[in-house]
Amino acid sequence: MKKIPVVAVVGPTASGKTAFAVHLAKEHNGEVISADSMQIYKGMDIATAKPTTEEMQGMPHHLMSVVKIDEDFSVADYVREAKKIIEDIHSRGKLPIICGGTGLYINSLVDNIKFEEAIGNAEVRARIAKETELLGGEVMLEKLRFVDEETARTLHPNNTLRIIRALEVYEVTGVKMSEHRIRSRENESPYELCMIGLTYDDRQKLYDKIDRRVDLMKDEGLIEECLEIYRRYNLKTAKQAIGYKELVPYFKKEFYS
RNA sequence: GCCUCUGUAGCUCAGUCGGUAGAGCAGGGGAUUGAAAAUCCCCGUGUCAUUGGUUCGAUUCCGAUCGGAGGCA
Repeated sequence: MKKIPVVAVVGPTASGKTAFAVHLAKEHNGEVISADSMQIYKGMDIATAKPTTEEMQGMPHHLMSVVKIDEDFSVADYVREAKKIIEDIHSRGKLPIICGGTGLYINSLVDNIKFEEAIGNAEVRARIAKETELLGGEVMLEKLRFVDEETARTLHPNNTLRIIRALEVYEVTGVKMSEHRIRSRENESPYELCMIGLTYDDRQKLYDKIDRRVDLMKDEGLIEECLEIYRRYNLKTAKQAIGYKELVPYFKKEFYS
């Protein structure tokens, strides 16, 4: 099978990924696919530093602002959607350019990790989570050791999120997490990948740039955007974004004093 | 001008009834397959504002000086 050529642009915040991806798109007849767990959401524009229309310079951008802010979104969803888009771009004779800062999304996509359907169950998870609260991570990890020794070995008792997930997977599917991991890598990647990593030789310069970016965000209405989200939604995923979560204590003080 | 409070890690602050100090956040390193900007593990020597005094010993008590905040005129 002929592999699909794909470019991935990665790098730290404010390293110039967006501008570089747009440049590549123009030069090589490409379209950009965002790989960012927060830019995927609608309405979080300032804090996530979404590119403006000007910055996009007419180049198409996919998987940006496509999920409602109160919806859940996961790697599995990302990979499924991104695969479709890559195929579409390629079929139109153009070059797919993945650009973003969410490493897990990019790795899972380009390594062609297979995410099976119905591997989770919200009710089961909630029940196990409650049990964990009662019994503690130590006990739950011990339980996991019984059914999936290999996964248990890699987890610390305090990492209850992962312990719960591993127990949930086993209960719902009857198959160990470690087994799922092996299965997920069975298929070879259909992509011919060129990964470009941007770096900054002087970290301090990068930090200064980020500071300046945040000041700009404030002028553009960062606080107002965050306040809106803080007030209106009870969010699982979106509320974890940098910027939003840091401002929560500030809002609380404002409201209760 | 007088009075009060305050000056401790990059930031916000704890603490030492006198034996040279520790949390959170930030930062660094690492783990991580369905919440990943998340979750988790490891990493803390800093003239304890400056300067005199008391003391075996002061960041801790006392005085002065210099910053900062507030109050009264």
